[in-house]
Amino acid sequence: MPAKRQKAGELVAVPADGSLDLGQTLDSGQVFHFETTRLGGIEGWAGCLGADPVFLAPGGEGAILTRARDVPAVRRFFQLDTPLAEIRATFPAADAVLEEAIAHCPGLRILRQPVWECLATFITSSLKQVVHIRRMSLALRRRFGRARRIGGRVVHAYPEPAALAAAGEAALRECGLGYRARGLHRTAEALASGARDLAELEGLDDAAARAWLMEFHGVGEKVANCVLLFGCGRHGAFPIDVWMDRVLRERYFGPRKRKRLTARELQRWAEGHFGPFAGHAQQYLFHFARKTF
DNA sequence: GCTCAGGGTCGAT
DNA sequence: ATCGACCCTGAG
Repeated sequence: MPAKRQKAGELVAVPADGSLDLGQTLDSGQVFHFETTRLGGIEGWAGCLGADPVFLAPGGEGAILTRARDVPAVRRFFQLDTPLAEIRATFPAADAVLEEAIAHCPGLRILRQPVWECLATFITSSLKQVVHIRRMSLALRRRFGRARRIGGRVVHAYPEPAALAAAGEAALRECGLGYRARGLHRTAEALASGARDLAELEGLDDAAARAWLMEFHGVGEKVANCVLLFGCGRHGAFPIDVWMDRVLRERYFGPRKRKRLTARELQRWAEGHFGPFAGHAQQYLFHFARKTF
């Protein structure tokens, strides 16, 4: 069945379980393609889900006010069918650090983004601050993405692989990517040519999917885990970046163990300790670390 | 102007 | 396993 579609002009309230904090979620370093804007006097965010322009605003009691052609796609984006209580119930019972982190951002959710956008963006994320990643995304979208209109404002969809492949590495560099341009261009080419297909991910378990992603140039373990978590709905994926490395070592281990633990051991420990929804725990801790360190 | 580091990855020891 | 190079940008 095709998704139910409505007139693009309507503003629809989508109820969300718990108290979703839209702004916090869109600004949590998972997604980099939304800009704050006003629509009909309402403060919110404009961007695209795939090719479709959407407007998003807080609707009270955790609901989302949205204008979108495909409202179910908005529900999928915020993973509203994954109940928050169920996720929290899987967390380790006596973890004061995690509890403290959740208290800092109880409205934070894990998104499920279009896989390609997520993969492309995290390839550009290496050694970059969130503000820089946002800027690269904007430059790429403005130059190579399709222009769409929502509420009198123009937004640019994330460019398709074919568009970036055709653009060439040098043009990507002009968007401020630096050495990341090579990885992004080669990945775009592999997908545009049909040599590789992101749909293959669906048939793989987490470990195999991670290995498959790491065959792209510019994708290591951390980026692969980000794609699994933020783009594939793989809730157990646990990306460890410099922030996570710091917060885990400092809050979960004594000074001696902290120094001896290898990155690999830390990764294993985290996946086991936080369980099947480890990725969600990761996002609370990441946000917590960014705010408090 | 200069240094420094920022959601890492890759290739070489 | 560990180590330096890698592009670019804003903050100090």
